[in-house]
Amino acid sequence: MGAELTRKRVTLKDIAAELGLTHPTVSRALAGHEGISEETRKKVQQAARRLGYVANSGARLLRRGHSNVVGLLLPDMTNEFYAAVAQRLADDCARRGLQLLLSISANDPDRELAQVTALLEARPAGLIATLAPDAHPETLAYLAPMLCVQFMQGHPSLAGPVVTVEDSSGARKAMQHLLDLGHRAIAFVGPNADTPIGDARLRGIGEALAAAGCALDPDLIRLGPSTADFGESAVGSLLERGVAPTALYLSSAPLSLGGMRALSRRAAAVPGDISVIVAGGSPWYDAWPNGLTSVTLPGADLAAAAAEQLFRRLDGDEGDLPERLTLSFDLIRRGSTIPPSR
Amino acid sequence: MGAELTRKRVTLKDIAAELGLTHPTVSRALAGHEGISEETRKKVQQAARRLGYVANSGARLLRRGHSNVVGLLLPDMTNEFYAAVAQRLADDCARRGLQLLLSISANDPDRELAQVTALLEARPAGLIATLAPDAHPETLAYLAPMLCVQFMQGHPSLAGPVVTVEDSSGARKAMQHLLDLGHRAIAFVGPNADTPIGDARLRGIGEALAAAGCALDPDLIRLGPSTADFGESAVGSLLERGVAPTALYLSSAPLSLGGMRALSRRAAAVPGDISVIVAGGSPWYDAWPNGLTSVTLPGADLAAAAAEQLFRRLDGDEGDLPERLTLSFDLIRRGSTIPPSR
DNA sequence: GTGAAAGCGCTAACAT
DNA sequence: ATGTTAGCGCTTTCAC
Repeated sequence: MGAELTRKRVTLKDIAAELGLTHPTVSRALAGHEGISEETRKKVQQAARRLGYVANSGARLLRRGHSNVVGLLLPDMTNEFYAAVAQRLADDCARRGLQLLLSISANDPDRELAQVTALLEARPAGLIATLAPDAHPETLAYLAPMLCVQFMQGHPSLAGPVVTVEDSSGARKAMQHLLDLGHRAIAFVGPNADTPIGDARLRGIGEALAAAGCALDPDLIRLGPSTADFGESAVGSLLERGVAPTALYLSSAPLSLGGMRALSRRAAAVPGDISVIVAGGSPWYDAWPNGLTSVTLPGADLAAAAAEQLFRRLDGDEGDLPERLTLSFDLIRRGSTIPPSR
Repeated sequence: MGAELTRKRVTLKDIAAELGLTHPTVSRALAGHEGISEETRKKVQQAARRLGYVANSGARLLRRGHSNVVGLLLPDMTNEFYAAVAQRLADDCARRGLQLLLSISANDPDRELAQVTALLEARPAGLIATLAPDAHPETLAYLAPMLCVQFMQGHPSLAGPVVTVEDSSGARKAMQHLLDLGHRAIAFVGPNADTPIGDARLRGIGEALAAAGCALDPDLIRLGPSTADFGESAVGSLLERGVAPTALYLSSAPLSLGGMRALSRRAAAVPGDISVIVAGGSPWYDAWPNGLTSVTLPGADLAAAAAEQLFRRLDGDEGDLPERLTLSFDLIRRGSTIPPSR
């Protein structure tokens, strides 16, 4: 390629004219079909390269009825979990020659609907979507006839594969760990209980406490929006109590960030003054002084599972594949959790 | 929409048949053209909604010659800087009704080339790309006729807009800050000097030192690949010297992560034993005990600038727009840098 | 204000 | 092994 690269894009017909062939022959040669002489294939490939031919995916879509695009709908890219998911999906799709069309919903049902219709205009081969809990029914209706892997959020009224996480498992494992260390005054900061996630987490800690024969102390629980600001104020209020808790479980990534900020501002020593378990999988947890014990989602694994769900179905090879796949949180023990000193 | 939503996709002709019109009329009505009666427009919009019409972007592309897609090529999504960039671009594109087609190059020139051709198949309206320093000439040739905003890496042999960062400015500001605090034994861990970035950083610290009348101590410098592992071993070796440095500048995000890991493993107190400046914009820097002073790239600002470069050119409104836009690093002072105790 | 006709680039069915 | 033909769904030009 090079000199011949002109303003107007090169088409199959251009290559055909160059070689004295017809464009269907060129198409078949490039697609690697049977029944094309080795010589012709070689010449076509060379000419395509020389002329700088790049296929027109629009024309191909029009003919085939669907594109080689995978629509990806995620709530938030700045969340490192979703960033890891996107990375893994990009890798897996690239390996299969699929392209990722990226949409951010910001968990806003209106924007979500707009993005979903925009994704559908590309006639994607499939979709991987983390829908808002309060998605519009219209959004679900648009998605219904599509091959769509629901990610994290499994919408009951939308059929099809779901890759999700057992929401209570993280909370249960975290509480279990703190109880095993001997803690009894354990504070919990979590998302509002009126969300599916918040509800599950609260259930998880309840289960762990019950198994240890302990009761849940409502005074050590702070529920609110899953934001850093709420995490900061919640932990602030917990530290100002007469008797401070000996351990703390911060159950979402933003809450963890805010909570650690509060501890830092008040110069509370971790784990000297208080043991802490955070949520999320930031690599910084490992570089933290002493390290931060965390409950984390296996983002890349979840993404790989979602990709497999999609690809197997694209291949029509879903025989032994379960419709619903539920992974669980991992507890990674580092230095921020030790037995209580009081 | 709803009941009528069938397997086969609804086309303009279906809507036209439904209303006793022809499909060009329906097209014009939906596109909001002049010369369509208000009544027809209303009826068409209602029918489109009722039938669950979703435009076919392939057909539109074929007709128009280009899609409403913006190709985005980034080296790595797990890097929070690029995640922030993607988020901002997704926001800005959504606002203009553009879709983001995402590709990850992993800084591998071969993969980069494959991804670029894949992006071009979509006939994007434009591209925003962070190319590898050692990109294949072929990649640049493919990009040459396109509207492509080069991001971070400005390739000299590729014309067109560039949004980049003054690479030496971060290093200069960091050194300046440490020198101002009174440090003289300042260690520097940076990317290899044979990369454009590594070279610029080294120049930056040289400038700051020269301005303060100090010399560069080669024994306090560690250059290597920009990875966490190298950062960790580099800082390890610095701490094992006879006299440890009083301050440390870790000049990339992965190097910072590895470096902090080394300090944590050796229980080195920050800033008690050593003052540290890290690179990157992780929100965790603010939650760190005492806080981490950092040199950071304004990711969202850079992304917004790139988006503006692209959009203005799409609008043919580039009159007063400079070809090359260079932002600089910000130094954010937190608690990890104090005057030396020795 | 609306209809008729053409054509974008590709692939698949059929013909040779 | 290759050529011929048709048509995917859309927008645009021209005609009325």
